[in-house]
Amino acid sequence: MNFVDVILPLPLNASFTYSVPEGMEGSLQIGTRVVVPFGRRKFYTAIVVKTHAPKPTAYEVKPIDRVLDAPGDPVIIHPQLKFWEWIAEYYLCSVGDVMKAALPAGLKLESETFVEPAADADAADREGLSEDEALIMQTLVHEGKLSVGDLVRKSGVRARPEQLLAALIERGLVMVSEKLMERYRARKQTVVCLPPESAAAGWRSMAFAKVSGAARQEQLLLTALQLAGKDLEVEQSVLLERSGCTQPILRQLANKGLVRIERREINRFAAREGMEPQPLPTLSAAQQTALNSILGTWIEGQKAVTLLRGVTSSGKTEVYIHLISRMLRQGKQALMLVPEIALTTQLTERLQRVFGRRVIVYHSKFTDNERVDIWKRLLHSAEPAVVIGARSSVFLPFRNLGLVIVDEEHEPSYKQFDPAPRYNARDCAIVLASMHGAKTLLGSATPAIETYFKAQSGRYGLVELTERYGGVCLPEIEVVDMKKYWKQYWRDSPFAPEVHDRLQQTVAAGKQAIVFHNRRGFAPMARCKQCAYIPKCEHCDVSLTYHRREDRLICHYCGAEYKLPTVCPVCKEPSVEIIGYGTEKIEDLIEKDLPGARILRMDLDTTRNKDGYLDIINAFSSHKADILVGTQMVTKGLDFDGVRDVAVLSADTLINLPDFRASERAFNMLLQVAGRAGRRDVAGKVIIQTGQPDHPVIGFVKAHDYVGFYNSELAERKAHFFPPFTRMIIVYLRHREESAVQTAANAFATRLRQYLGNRVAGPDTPPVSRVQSMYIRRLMLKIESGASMAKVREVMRAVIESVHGDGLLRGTVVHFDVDPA
DNA sequence: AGCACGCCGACT
DNA sequence: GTCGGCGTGCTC
Repeated sequence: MNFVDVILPLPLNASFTYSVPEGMEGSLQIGTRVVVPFGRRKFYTAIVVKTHAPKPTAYEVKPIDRVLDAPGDPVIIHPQLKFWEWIAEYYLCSVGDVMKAALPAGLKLESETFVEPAADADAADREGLSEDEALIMQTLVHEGKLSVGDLVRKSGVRARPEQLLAALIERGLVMVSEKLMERYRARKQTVVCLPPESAAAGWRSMAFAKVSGAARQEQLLLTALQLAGKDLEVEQSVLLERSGCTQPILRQLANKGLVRIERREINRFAAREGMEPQPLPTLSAAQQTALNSILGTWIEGQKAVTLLRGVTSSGKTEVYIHLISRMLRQGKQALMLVPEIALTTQLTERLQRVFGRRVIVYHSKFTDNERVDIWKRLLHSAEPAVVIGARSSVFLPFRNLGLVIVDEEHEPSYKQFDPAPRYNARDCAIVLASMHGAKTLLGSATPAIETYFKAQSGRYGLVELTERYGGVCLPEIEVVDMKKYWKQYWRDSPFAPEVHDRLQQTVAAGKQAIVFHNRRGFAPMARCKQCAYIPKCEHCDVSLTYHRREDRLICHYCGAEYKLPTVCPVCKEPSVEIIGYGTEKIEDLIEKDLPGARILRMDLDTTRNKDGYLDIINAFSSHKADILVGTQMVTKGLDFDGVRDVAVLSADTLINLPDFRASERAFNMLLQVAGRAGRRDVAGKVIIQTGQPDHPVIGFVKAHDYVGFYNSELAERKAHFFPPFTRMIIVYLRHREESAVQTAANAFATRLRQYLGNRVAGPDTPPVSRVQSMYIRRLMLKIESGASMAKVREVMRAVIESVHGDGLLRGTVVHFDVDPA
């Protein structure tokens, strides 16, 4: 082996070949991380994907700079690479994009450019520098060596630094060098070790003799002997704290040879204490039957994937736990995907109670270092374990995966929208499982239409749990037709009298209620009373939302903030008012309407900090508030025992979204939020406010009728040629100029139609037509199921090339969204 | 994604 | 006439 092909964490559709310096061969294999020079001066962490002998002839090869992984210990293991390649192919992105998402940042070193003044640069050479150049030289002479980033910050130059630096390098005034930044830091711990013979009485008398007269040392030794367990060691911090002694005293003990002080690397993960495992939960008859049926579909039914449709509160979790337990007993690993881990602490805790240290939690709120530790733990051991994690946990290095569970499989948050790879973790998990020869269980109360379709047509096994566990009864759902109130009330109140009265009763009865409103902020827009001017974002095509706490208008697309104008910029009248309702304002209004009621709000704005969710959930479940106001966050699998009622303030905002999945999403969300109402002892009530009480979705929600909804929606999908009867790909084109993006989109569509005919729709302008100063157009491809996606991808590549060749794509950013959620 | 090369406007 | 803006293309 003289050469290797590597992939780089960049959006490049190719691998690159490097030569292997002598002596390095032995440490390289597929999956090994290496550092390679790429481009003029950058270094990147790359992953070996192929080793070979023939020397490429078309270009010069550079040598590998160094190897990061020990021989025989690659950071990527089978079948991860195959999995990455599948994702890149299916979701039309590069393997480098996948690498970027898959590998924790702590495992990717990147070089950073450092600048310093040249040693022989004397003052005379500095004549005739531009203002910026002089500024840079001054900063460098003052500060010495700096990274380019620090240099720009400290010198305050405005222009792009590359040209400035290039000029200074040219004149021999500065030197640049590249430094690799190792971002992962192993956690170190200091432990105090006793010698093996310390257990013997003889050693002890000898030891105490050595410290006689030194009361503190004696105290410390005594504590150490008490605290050190079988392994004869104790954490330094614990020992010092318990003994009340300080480190110098400990040093003296060490100097006398009585103890050894060691600093060692520990895995953050192993450092966490496990709990005593509790027995498995007992299953009800229905749950036991479901469990047996699931196993039946896998073993006798030969299905690789099974859907468990279990109505809210039917106890899917207990079934999951039993399946995981079986898997662990077989010595295998299990992966449980959950939509948003921060929201599922209840679930995580239940798993930890049963499986103790075998539970590994993985999600994006962990620090880089923690993520690397988890990665390494899985990499180095095939011990039975269950990983519970958000979508990125499909990328972990499983050695021995036997089972994948995707909870709430219909959740749109399994789909990553930006940046690439735009993957659906549920679908990737199924592929991952099949690569491991593992089984997949999809769980949901309201399965995605595509999933239920596959189950109905026999591709997936299907098991249903239709009985609510422990006699919890279904809540009554009342639909309030808002049309009758709009004329008189809408201006003053977002609540129908029915909702107001019910909330009042609930609070008076000492029960809790959830108020669901799918709009955060204070008011969705501002408007001039005189001329109807509506403030919009400068960079995006959306009206701005007023947030009261910040007293600012905020763009929910790019985050830009603006002052609320006191006078209308168009008609100069002081008549700008804020209109509509967001969760902030709802919270306010309820406070005024129901004096004395304690209210909590849960939305993106109140859960931004690390423990935000948890604080609110804990406060509400311990009844520190009577009413929880929130966005869709409140609909997700939270079980609050005291909640009696749920109010949905506007079903219309859900139903009317311009999207073929609007009905499905509205149905799921409404049924889910309804599921929060009424626990064990109380019959709950759900009140849905809508201007379209006759909309089919509302009818099916009211009847708690998933299958009815499914059948009706499936007919719609069939009639309009939507998934699951077709596979959708949306092509997004973005450009700074509207006319350019329109031209590019037209050309793209015309040429795609030459190959794909009427499978191509558009271009059209998405509802938000401009984001961060880029104009957007999109094309929609609907490819009949069964057609070759490989062909479609090929056509796509050819068309991009052809449009590009005609110069129509210059400045246009193109990306694909396969299976949009 | 960087970073360099190469072509058109505001300065000496 | 030069400096410097960013559009275009390449990186093993």
